[in-house]
This record gives sequence, structure tokens and C-alpha cells, in this order.
Amino acid sequence: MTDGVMTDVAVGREGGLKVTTLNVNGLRSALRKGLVDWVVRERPDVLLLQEVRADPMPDALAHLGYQGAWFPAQKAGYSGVAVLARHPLEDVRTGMAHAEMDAEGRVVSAVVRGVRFVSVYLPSGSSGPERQGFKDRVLGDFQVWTDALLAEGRPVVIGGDYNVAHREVDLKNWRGNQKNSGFLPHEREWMTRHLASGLTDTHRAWLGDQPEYTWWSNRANAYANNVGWRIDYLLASGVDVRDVRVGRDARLSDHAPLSGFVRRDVAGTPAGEEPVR
Amino acid sequence: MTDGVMTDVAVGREGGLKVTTLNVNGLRSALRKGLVDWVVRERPDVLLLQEVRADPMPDALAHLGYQGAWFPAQKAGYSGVAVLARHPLEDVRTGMAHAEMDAEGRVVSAVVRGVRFVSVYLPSGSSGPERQGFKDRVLGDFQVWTDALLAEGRPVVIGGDYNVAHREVDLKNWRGNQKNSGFLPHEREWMTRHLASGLTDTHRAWLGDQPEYTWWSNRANAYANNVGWRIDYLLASGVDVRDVRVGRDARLSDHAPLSGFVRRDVAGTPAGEEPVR
DNA sequence: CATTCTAAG
DNA sequence: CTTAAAATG
Repeated sequence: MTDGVMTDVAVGREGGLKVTTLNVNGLRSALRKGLVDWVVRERPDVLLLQEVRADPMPDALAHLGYQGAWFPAQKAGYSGVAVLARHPLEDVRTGMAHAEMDAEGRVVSAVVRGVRFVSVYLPSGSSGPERQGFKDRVLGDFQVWTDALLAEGRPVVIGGDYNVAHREVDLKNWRGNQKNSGFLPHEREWMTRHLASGLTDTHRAWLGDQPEYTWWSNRANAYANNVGWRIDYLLASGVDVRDVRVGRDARLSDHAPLSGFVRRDVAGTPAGEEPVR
Repeated sequence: MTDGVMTDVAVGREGGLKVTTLNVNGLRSALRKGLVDWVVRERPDVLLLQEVRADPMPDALAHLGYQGAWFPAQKAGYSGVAVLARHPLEDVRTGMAHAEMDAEGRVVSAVVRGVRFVSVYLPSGSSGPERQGFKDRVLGDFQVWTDALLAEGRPVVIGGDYNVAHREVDLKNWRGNQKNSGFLPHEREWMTRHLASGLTDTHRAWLGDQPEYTWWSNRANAYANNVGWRIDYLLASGVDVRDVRVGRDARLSDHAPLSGFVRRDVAGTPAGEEPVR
């Protein structure tokens, strides 16, 4: 273990929480590729994982002090999400009361120091019309679910793989992908509405409009040529997320980790205490 | 390519043929593990392969001058045998007119310079009673087939994975395996009858009764501890096989290659010409 | 324990 | 192109 600047105590004193979202494309694969070393180095307080394709908390992460809320798919080795934190997890919610989504282990959330952290893995539509239809239905249902969540009034951070690139700057070849799943006009419009419902795209809020991607296909030399897509997001409501950055060189999966510091809510209340309501 | 002592021409002049039998446990896997380099080094005239789990002749072997007779299973990625030779293959015979065996690609043969070379992969019974029953039936049927083959009067070399260890010296822990498939009393008795039908166990004929194995389980440290079985054979009828040896250190699969020189028939006719009848 | 195939992305 | 699981040995 390293003894970096960002220790438990320091973060605690600041009342801030470092959060990372990462589609691991198989937790066991990511462990082989050095996830534990990465966690030791980066020390996120909250780790939102997607596509874990496994259910048990790895011992190595438990030994680093993480607790976890795991929500696997019914089918072994497929999908699955988790919220891990080095603080107590409260009010864990598995699923979104949606039979199809929940059978595939796509949403899990927990409250950490007053903030609800959501890990979401929205379906890919790239394998065919059937899955695209499922994705299209699910986008609407997820919006209904986040509307209700935001109406609860508690600060929310959603991290996950949305399988949607929002704007032209969010992928290398936007022209050639206008008819491909993940950059279809109705998907992009859905994302616009999603953000307008009260969720800040913290990546764009912090880093502006520079091109930066979170996923590269394994085919060809997409990563080497930086032919990527920004389909992973850290969205926030009622809380400020600063120092957002993409860990492009982590190489823990075909996705990059996306991290930020949850510092204080928009009204000035430090995250880590119950917000004044 | 190397330019070793055992060139085409030299072997041709002697009228002899170097033959190797090898269960590759996936030809593609064996290629990754250096099969081509091994072939360049060893230069067998005839190569009898089992469990190829692929059908096409790899370019690298074709470029070394091999022709092949391939007999894949109906099910992709399963079983499959081949005869390769750096001489013309004549009278190729795929299968043994046995619906179940032939659906699984378990016997193929061809005549090379007057000798019929057979590549055979007899079933394993270790996965359960159903497959053991199949194996037991097939042993009898294979004997009927080899009886007919030998009755044709042409010299025969059979190389293959029999999935049977014959005698106590043929496996490390014979006591503990008397109830395990591959060393069951009736399998051993079948092998005794098979050899008595006119087939010389050339390994034992050349090397005597020293323990030497051709297969080691992948589990535990079977190879390191030399906990192996001799289940691959080079059997001969009407021809003499000399310099038989097991390539224990080849590590091309969980089996070792078994090689020998087919020098002259028992009556003194050089192999490589039609026998005098 | 290793291989190949499949489904999925 | 990669993952994990399934079947098979």
C-alpha cells in the first residue's frame, strides 16, 4: 500500500469523497490487469463498477477496507454492477424495480456519507435490433427511475456505462456513427433530456469540450489510434464534483476509469454530512 | 529450416520413413507451443495427429512440404485426426465405416510408399459411464477393423492415442488406477488381444520394459512429478520400426510425440517399395 | 487444469 | 478482439 496525499483521514477531514466509475469488462480480468494496484494508488472512497461478470467481493479489495453492494445478473458471467466504498454503505438498493433490467444486474446504489451513489450499466444495442429495442425501452424507464430518485432530495452521484455518446465531441468518428447504436439521434436526445432532468455531466462541467473518450473497441487499433467514445459518465445532482479526469492509461479493461471529487453540495453543505433540507 | 542429417533424400535412399504420432490437444494450441519448429527439427516423413480440433492444414506445415489427409469430427472444435506426409498419400481412407466413430473423426489412414499409416484416437471413458460404454463397444469394433486391415497383407503402422495403458509399467500409479478408465482390466485385456492379433508394440519392442509415459494430466504437477500414463502407441505389422523414442520434453500438448523409423519389413523388403507378395 | 466454442459486447 | 462459461478430456 502506498501512503499518498489522499489518505482516508485527509479526505474525511475535507468532507469530500473521491469516486471512480469503471466498466471492468470482467472483474477477474481487471484484477489480472492490475486493478488492485490501481486502487492502492488511486484510493477512491467510492468505486462504482459495471460489467463485473462475477459476484463475490475479491479478498484483495476487502483487505483494502472496501465494503460492497453487489448486484449480479441472473445469468452467470454476464453484466452485473457493484458499489464499493471504504465507508459504511447505507440503504443499499439493488435494481430499479424493473424485471428485465434487474434480471441483468444493471443498477445498484447505496448511500455513503449522505450521498446516494448509483452504479448503472445501460444495455448495449450493438448486437442487434432486439437488444436495441430493449435499450430504447430501458432508457425511458431509467429516466422515470432517476426522476423519482432525484425527487427524494438527497444528493446523488450516478456513475456508469450509458452506452450512449452524447455529442459530436464525444466520439472520434461521429459522422460515420450516426446510424450506429450508441450515437443514434434518439439516444443522444434521450441523454440531453436526462441531463436536463437535473443531472450535471461533471466531466464536461469540469473539463470543458475537449475530446476525451472512456471506451475504445478491442478491434483494430482503436486504442492506439484513440478511436474512442465517451459513453461512461459521472452525473451529479445536489453535489459538486471537481477534479474530474479520465484514466486513459490505466488499461484495466476496454473502458477507462472516470474519477472525481465529491466536495460539497451546490448549496455549500459538505458532502459527508446529511444535507440541510 | 535446418539442414540436419536426416534429410528427405537420405531417408529416401535408405528406403526408410520416420514416423511420429502425437495427440496435439488442439492443433492451434500445439502451433502456439512451437509445433512448426519441432517439425523443422525432427522432420518426420509421416506425422499422425490426433485431437486436432480443427480441419484445415496449417500453411506453415504445407510450406514444409507436407500433404495431409484430414478427418475432422462433425462437431467443431472436437476430436479429429490427420495423416501428414512429405511423400504422396495414396488410397486415403477416412473413418472405419462406423457411424459413431466416424462422426467423431477418430480414424484416418493413407498409404505412404507402400505402408499404410493409420492415425487413431480411441475415445476416453473418463467423463462418465456413457462414454465408457461407447469406448468399450468401440474397442471391439476397432479390432474387427484392424483384423480386416491386416488381412489385406500390406505393411501397417498404427499410431494413436488408445486411451488405454496396457501393463502396470505403463503408468505411475497402477494400483490406484485399477478402477479408473484407461486401466480397467477389460481394457488391458483388450490391448493384449489387439497386440496378439498381429501388431507389435514397437515402443516396448525397441525400448524394453522401462517406465516411460506419453501423457500427463494437466492437473496438479503430474508432468513435473512424472505421474504419467503410456496411452499412445506406435504399432506395426509387416514392417520393422526402430529407434523408437518418446519426446518427453517437447511440451507441445499434454501428450508427448512418439517417433520411430520404419526401416524394412520383417521379410527384409525395404519400406518404400511395394512389398513382395 | 487446458482446450475450443459460444454468446455477448 | 476480448471476456466468461460450457463441454470435453
